[in-house]
This record gives sequence, C-alpha cells and structure tokens, in this order.
Amino acid sequence: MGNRPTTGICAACAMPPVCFAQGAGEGVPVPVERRRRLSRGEKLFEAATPGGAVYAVRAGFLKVSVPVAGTDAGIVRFVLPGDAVGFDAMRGQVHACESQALEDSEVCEIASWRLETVADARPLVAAHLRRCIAEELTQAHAHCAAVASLPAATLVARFLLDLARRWAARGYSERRFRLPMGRREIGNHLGLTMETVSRVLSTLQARGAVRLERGAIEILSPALLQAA
Amino acid sequence: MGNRPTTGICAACAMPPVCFAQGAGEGVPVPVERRRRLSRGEKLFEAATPGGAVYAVRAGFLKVSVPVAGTDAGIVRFVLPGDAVGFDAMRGQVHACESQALEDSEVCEIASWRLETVADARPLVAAHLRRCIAEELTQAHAHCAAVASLPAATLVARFLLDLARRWAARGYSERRFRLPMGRREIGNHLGLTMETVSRVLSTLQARGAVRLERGAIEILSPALLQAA
DNA sequence: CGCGATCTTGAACACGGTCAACTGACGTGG
DNA sequence: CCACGTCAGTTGACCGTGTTCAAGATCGCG
Repeated sequence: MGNRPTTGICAACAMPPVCFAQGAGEGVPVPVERRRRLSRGEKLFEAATPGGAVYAVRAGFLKVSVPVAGTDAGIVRFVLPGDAVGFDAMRGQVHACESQALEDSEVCEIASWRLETVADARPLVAAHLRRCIAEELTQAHAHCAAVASLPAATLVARFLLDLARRWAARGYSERRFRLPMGRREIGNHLGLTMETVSRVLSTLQARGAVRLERGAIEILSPALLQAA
Repeated sequence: MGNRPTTGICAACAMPPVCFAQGAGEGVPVPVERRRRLSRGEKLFEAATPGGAVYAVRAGFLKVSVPVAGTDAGIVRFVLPGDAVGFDAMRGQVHACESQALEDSEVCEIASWRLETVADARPLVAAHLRRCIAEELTQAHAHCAAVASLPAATLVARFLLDLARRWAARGYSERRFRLPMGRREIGNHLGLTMETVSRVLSTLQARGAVRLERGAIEILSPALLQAA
C-alpha cells in the first residue's frame, strides 16, 4: 500500500486521502491497522465499548443502529462498499452506535487514536475527515426530517431511489441491485413496520414501478417511484 | 479577546478552544470575524447560499431546519446559548440547512474558510472541531431513532427532559425554563402536529407532571415525564 | 422432505392527523 | 380606554394511515 491506486478496491473508497496521504510513513504510523472479515450477522462493533475505530468498507453490506431505551435498536443507516463507518467514535474514543454485517463483508480498520495521530500531522487528512463527518451529519439531518414528515409510500420509494443512486455512484447498476436487509430492517430504518414495507413494495410492483426478487429488486420506473 | 476567559459568556461557549488556541494571531487570522445580533424571526443563514460559517451562540434561541422537498421545513434541532451551529457547511462551504432566531439572539460568526485555516495550523483546534461535529452526529442519530420508533407522549416528554438537561448543563434551572418555540415547531421537530403536542402537554399538566405558562414551562415531576 | 424464518395478505383496531370551533393574549386604532 | 383583529393555543369530533394480530405462502436449509 505505498502508492495511490488508480484502480482496484481502494479507488472507490472514502479513505484514500488518509491511507495515501503525502509522506505517510515518515514518523507517522500507517493508518490501517488491519483488515477484518465478517460473516453475515457478525457485529463489527458495539455501542459503549471503549476503543473505537473507523472502518472503510471494502466489500459487503452493513447496518448501523443506535440502541434506543426500551425499544429494539433503531437502524440509522446502511453501509455500502466504499463507505466509512464509525465516525461517532471521534467524539471520545467510544462508539455510540453499533454495526452489524448483513452479508459477508471485509473492512479496513483504522483505530481512532491512530486516525487522530495521522490527522494531527496532516492537515489535509484532518480536512478530509471533517468533510466526511459533516457529510454524514447532513445525511442524518435529511433522513430525520424525511422520517418525521413523509408518508410510508414516499419513504419506501425514496429509500429505493437512494440505494439506486448510491450503487450507481459506485459504477454498479442503478436498475437492479441486492437488498440484503430484511423487510423488518427497512421498516426499522424508516419508522415503519415490516408489514407496511411489504405492502408498499407489493403496491409498487403491482403498479409496474419495481420487480421484487429474492433479496434483490429491479427498478422498472424511477419516475413512478419519484412520484410516490 | 486575548486571553482565555474563566468567567463570562465565553466560559459556557463551545468554541473557546478555537478562539483562544495557543498562539492564535501569529500568522493565523483571529477566527471570529464579527458578532451578529438577530431579532426574533430573523434568519441566521439559509440553505444553499455559498460561503457558510459556524456560529457560536452567545445569547438567544435558534432553530435549525432542513428544507424537505414538497413539505415545509423539518426542524432538526434547537440551539441554546453556548451551542454552535453551522457545522454542515464544513462539507463544501455551503449550508445544507437553515437557521432562524426564535428570540432576539447574539452570535459570534466564524467564516468556515477561516475556521479551516485555523484548523490547518492548529491540530488541537482541528481535533476539537471533529469532536463537535461527531457529537452533533451522534445526537442526530439518536433523534432519528427516537422519532422513528417512540409514541407521541414519550417523544414530547423526552423533549422536555432533554431541554431541562441542557439548561441545567448551563447553570440555569432545570425545573422552569422558557419555551420560545411554538407548538407547531415542537411538533415539526418530533414528527407530530401542533394539536397532538398541545394534547400531550395538556395531559401532562392534568397529571401534575408539568405546569404550562405562556412561552414557558415548569417541570413538576421529572419521574412522571420519564415514565411517559 | 419437513422445519423454520421471512415475506405476504387480510381484517380489525388505534394512534395520531385533519377539520373546525372556541378561547385567551396581545397589539392596534378608534 | 375599550373595540377589534390577529394569532397561538386548546379542545372536540371524525377520519385515515399505519399498526396489530393472525393466517397462509414461499423459500432456504438441514
């Protein structure tokens, strides 16, 4: 991992400015501590455990959820290859949320104290981190506002369009992609129940907006989804 | 503003590590560009206008909202004296949300390019910024999860307890405090309507948990609120 | 092949939304 | 100083979206 890659897995990752910062290695530790493989269902990290790290996802699919007192965990976000998870640990070396693999995944782990060290020595890295966290903050705000105000059908439709956009940004098909999370998890993410999600999806299929497959979906008419 | 204050308004502010960073002023610009006074109802900044700044609130009360397509704006957060607003601009010198004063307010404005400059020169400032943004991200996640899963009564009760906690952290009474926002705005923040908020508050008052005043509230029994 | 988990679909219900009337506080102008 | 208009808040009645409960359907997997 000496030079900046122009192709390959790292090309689509959010962290190259960290891993390939100019002069990294001269007195500054190489940021990536190790790679980690996760099987489906395995936890990447849990809330309130000390330490904390930022993870760049190389492959797979994860969910991030916060434990809400009294209820089962609220899913805050789904994580695709190329995304980074765990920035909430940069608030005191402890994660406030937890993350679990929805399918077999592989991540690069960067312990947050290492990341801090690199950032302290490289203003460009620090600036990149700020951008990443601020970006995620903006997403979270938008998601809050949507969940609080839009009806179920709109939420599900926008959720699908958002996934499509994110896959497209990575060079994959925006028409047909996997849905590794269950209906219950989609519902949890959108403030709905499993049943409502299922019904909305069925309706969308009946209208010819999507085609449902096992653990996947094909978007037939983005326009119809947009209109929902 | 040369030395770090131990008392006064700046003592409760989130930004002293920025304003009073060691050696600030030696080739690095003084971060605070200017103070700004806002009258009730005035906008502090609007979404999508280029430039962007972070504001430390010295006095007053503001709301932060994101424009949701098709709907009126979704209120993401209320801002108390000592809080900072505008971190979302550190994602590309443009605000994704807007902020408006709910009562006459006064803020310190730090243009985001200046803040970047100071952060680049002072690792401690950069680290402090990361903490602030990550903290806000964590709050946003928790709020999302709550709004998506908890019933109306619980949301309102927790909202009041949260405000009480934040006032207490600033040395003010956690029993009795002002509510400068309208019922509609509370509802917007929690994904409810004005009427539902009003009903829940009335019920809480009938149960002896709170006492409603004009533009203020007194918490009589935190335990009853917690139980809601 | 049969068990279990996930998903779908239906029917009844409830929480919160919508619509509407009323109240009270405040500010303005006669 | 009071009459009036406005606006925020309260309260009631009704309604609709989404939840709950329950019964099948479908598929993966041992």
